[in-house]
Amino acid sequence: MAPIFLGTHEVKLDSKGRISIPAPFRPTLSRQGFDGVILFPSYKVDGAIEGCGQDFLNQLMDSVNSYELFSDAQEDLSATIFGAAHQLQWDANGRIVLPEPLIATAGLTDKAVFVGTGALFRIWQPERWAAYQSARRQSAKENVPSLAVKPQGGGGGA
Amino acid sequence: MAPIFLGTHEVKLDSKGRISIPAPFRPTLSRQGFDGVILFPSYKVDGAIEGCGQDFLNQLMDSVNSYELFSDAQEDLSATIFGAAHQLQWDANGRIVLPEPLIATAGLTDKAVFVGTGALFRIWQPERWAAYQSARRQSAKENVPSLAVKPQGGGGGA
DNA sequence: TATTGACCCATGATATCCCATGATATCCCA
DNA sequence: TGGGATATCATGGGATATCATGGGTCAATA
Repeated sequence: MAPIFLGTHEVKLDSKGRISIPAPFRPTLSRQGFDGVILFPSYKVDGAIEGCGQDFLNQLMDSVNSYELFSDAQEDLSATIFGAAHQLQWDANGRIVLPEPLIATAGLTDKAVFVGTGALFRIWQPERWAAYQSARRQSAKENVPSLAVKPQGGGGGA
Repeated sequence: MAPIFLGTHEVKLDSKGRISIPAPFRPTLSRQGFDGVILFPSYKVDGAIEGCGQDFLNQLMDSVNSYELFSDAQEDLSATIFGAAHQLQWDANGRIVLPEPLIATAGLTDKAVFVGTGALFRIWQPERWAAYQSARRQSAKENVPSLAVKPQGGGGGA
């Protein structure tokens, strides 16, 4: 089953740089091998942290390897993602300490929003997320008319 | 078998923010893997909550994944839908607690109407539903295109 | 020695679970 | 076909577990 991250969860970033991984996300992550997350600056959007579990990282590896070895694209991805990624294990209370570089890229101060995006999730500074969300919603309405779910030919797989 | 939601059911939203999932809907949802629903603000009509089961969500995932990884379209969809979606498991009495953001988008106070729309269902604030319904009925009268039901060769459905 | 991160415990808020009740719909039997 | 018994369902409220969060201690590190 594909891991799915859904919903938005606002949490606090305390004085020690710790944040709670939202409880609903934790089982999904644990199931992928270890009680922790992989975080890296978002490749796609500026000012957000991308998060995932082991599975997505592996998928990303494959994806990257499918680019020509030593191509610019591969170079970009590797440097951006793998170079700046952090593997963080949460403590008994489900918290991690967010590395300073990540706090900086997201511009976090005392609050953060976890946003599920299906296969992965993002961590945002709350106002940035609000702005980004409304922009995207607008864009989706205009550019993605066929959000239609394709009727499935085959039988009803789960 | 395609999951089908039919009919309208009015239920109460109690002081704890709980509502009963109409009993007729529950078997359809359970059959899809887990005893709960997935809810998100409707992208089609304003002011309503859209609901579905695991099957529809999976189709949506596939639909989104069919776009290129990190493409704009994929971005719009995942940010818009998954970020605002909630996966909610019902309790022993078939109730869920409705998250505040959803209550707000639907403008719910103490009552809500579940309306089956086939593959999914909607949750409305009663007056809004009434207004929407009459508008729709009007529209249907004016454009009575091919509401025709195709005659089926095969045997009897339910 | 100053700083950082891992671990532990305490606490208030929240969500979850459990049980009770009244209403409605269904069924059974005369 | 009517009436009563029964099951299902929607709803209310209280007890309990989970979660998010704050703060302390200790060890490793620079």
